[in-house]
Amino acid sequence: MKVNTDPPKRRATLKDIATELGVATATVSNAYNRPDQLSPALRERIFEVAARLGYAGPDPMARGLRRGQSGAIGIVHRERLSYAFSDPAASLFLQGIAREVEAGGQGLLLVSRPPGQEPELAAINSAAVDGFVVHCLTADDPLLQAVLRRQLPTVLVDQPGFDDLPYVMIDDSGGARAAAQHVLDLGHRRLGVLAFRLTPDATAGIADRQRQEATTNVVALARLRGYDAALRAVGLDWHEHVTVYECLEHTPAAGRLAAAALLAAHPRPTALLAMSDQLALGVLEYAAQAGLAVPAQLSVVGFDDTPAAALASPALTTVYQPHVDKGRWAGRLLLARLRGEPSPGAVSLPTRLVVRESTAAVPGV
Amino acid sequence: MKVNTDPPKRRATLKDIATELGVATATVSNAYNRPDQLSPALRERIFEVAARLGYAGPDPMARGLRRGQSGAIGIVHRERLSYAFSDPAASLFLQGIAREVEAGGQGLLLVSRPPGQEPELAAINSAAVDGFVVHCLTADDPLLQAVLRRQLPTVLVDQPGFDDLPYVMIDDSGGARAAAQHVLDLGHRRLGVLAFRLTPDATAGIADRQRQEATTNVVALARLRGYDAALRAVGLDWHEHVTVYECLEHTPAAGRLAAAALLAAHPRPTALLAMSDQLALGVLEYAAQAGLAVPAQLSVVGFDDTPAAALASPALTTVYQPHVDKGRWAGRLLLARLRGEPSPGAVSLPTRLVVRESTAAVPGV
DNA sequence: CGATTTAGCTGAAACGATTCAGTGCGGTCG
DNA sequence: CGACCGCACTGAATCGTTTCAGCTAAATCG
Repeated sequence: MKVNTDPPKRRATLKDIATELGVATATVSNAYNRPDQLSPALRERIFEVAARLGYAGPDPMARGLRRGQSGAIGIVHRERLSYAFSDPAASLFLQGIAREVEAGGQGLLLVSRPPGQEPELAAINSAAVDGFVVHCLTADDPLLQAVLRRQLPTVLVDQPGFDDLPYVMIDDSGGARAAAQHVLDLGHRRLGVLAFRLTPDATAGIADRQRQEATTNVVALARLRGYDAALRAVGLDWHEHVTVYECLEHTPAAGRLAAAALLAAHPRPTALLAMSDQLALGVLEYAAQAGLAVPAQLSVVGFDDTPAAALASPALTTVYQPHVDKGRWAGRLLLARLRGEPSPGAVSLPTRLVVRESTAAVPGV
Repeated sequence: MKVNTDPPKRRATLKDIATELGVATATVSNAYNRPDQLSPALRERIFEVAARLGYAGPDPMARGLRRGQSGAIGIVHRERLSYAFSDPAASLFLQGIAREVEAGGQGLLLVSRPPGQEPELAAINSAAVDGFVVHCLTADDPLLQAVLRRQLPTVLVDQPGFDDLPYVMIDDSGGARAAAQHVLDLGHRRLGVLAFRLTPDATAGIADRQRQEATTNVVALARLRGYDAALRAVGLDWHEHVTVYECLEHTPAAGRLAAAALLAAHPRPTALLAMSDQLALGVLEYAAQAGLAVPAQLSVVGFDDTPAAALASPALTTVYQPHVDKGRWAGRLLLARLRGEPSPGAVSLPTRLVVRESTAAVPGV
């Protein structure tokens, strides 16, 4: 199929077609947008000329400007762009959003976070979208601030209400509590926690009491509280029994580092609770390499229940969270706002402990 | 941080700020785009008023219209939108693109393929992007046609030159040949192939000679040729020794179906060559459930070398292809075009057979 | 000191479409 | 037969920016 080559200079516009046919641009526009407003015959001729001139339909930008909408929804998160495809949990979440969004024919714009000074400004301010789904972890995150400034319909993820925006969350503290309770039930008393960054300006390492209390990351906070609740339930003091290591990245590599640090302590923790499977997998890697048998000598619990958790050896005990559903709800909430339909202002989804092979009774109990 | 609430009606524009300050809109525009064109003092005042009015910077759409660019690149592929996040090979590929694109601060627009009549038209024509990366499998694909009509810089993936567009491919036939040769070397003589759809209008099932010859899917074709080359090399006739099953989907479920059909034949194939790991994993599932020992009774070879291949049991013998690099090159080629920099017109990446545990000598040889 | 440059700002024309209030006009209704 | 209606189409305003060719006044030069 030849696509046309006649006017090598400028791209054809509505007006070109209009003048070519001696009709008004409004009519040509109608041919594309309101077929019922003109005679089928003329419409046919318009398309014919359009094809001949290599006109691919109304320019998205011009149409968007005039109509005030763009047909895409924006996804904003703290991590690098490629993280969307490399992190299993993020992928599942996005898959959920995609499912909802594709039905409406909207596109999904992943906004990037270039390394510059004010990264958020550039990319977020210039994203041509009808609304945002924001995944970030503190209310004062500049990313979130930039999104709010756009004053577009927005859905928050993993972060409770702010500026009365709708949001989707999971039962972080419940899941964490279940995880901790599980290892406590197995007799463990010295615990290590592999935590996310507790504040935006985190550095990797053991987080002391003061640091823990400074936590602004709402997800990390909820999970720490959940773990703590389980300790309290059996009358144990948090700071006496658990050490927290703050991880910067969200990868097995970071998990290995954390494991090394946590397991170097005396007395050594007998159970490690990770805030993500990626971190927990790193623990498994470290244990294997350090000759520590899991679960005989060390119990490990993850969070997320990503596919890799079940495939790991030993299979990882972890906390399931409905990533895909979380994405679907985020998509649904946003689409509902865009369409002006009523929708819940908040959705909270359950978590569930999945016991596999990486946890066992503490030796000698 | 309060974001402003004064004018609940309309969103502030450049002009609002301009009149508020008694300056020209051009000056306000310059404040954002050409800081050197006005005094720092005035610039400061402009930002101040902007903040007060809740102005988040120039409207992306208007700016895009005027400037003729949008700051995003579009990804088009044949599958559903969510496939980008659910298929491991696709994810890796997109991860590669993302890596390249994020550095430039561009966004990534995944264009969806709504279920309607002329799906491509709607979404592709209205995507506000500066260029496209297209992953499709036949030159006459309406998707590709629609993209071409847009006359934007475009990079093709897995599909060789068309309309002299730059493209990125892998050595499909070489990889396939290596896979087939591997099982032939092991003594296998009855082979089954789990192929992608050979033409757009495919139906699942055994593909007879005529159907095979009708193949328009360039990737499938190259791989079939590669398998064939290995057969020829040892003097075997293709149609006599191999059965091809055409799979519609790209999932383990489809692989199970295909395995069931191929293994029902008499004499039964002793080796199955799948065009993707997802399909091969389906074969493994089927074999396990049917009580067929792999590799003792059946050898299986995949394609892609996705992470799951190494984790499967038995670990899957497969053909490695550099998904991430493929994505990076696609991104690089497109960005180069957008910037008017010189770049290769075509990139072809190598494949490599990875022998694991799912292949073994044919019983009795 | 007059001529020339420069900084800082203005006015208005695009950019490519959509939309809304008409305008003729052939046909229908009572 | 006149009033009325709906069809098919037109004109012009508008969406929010960017950009380019000035323009003015102050600064610089010889």
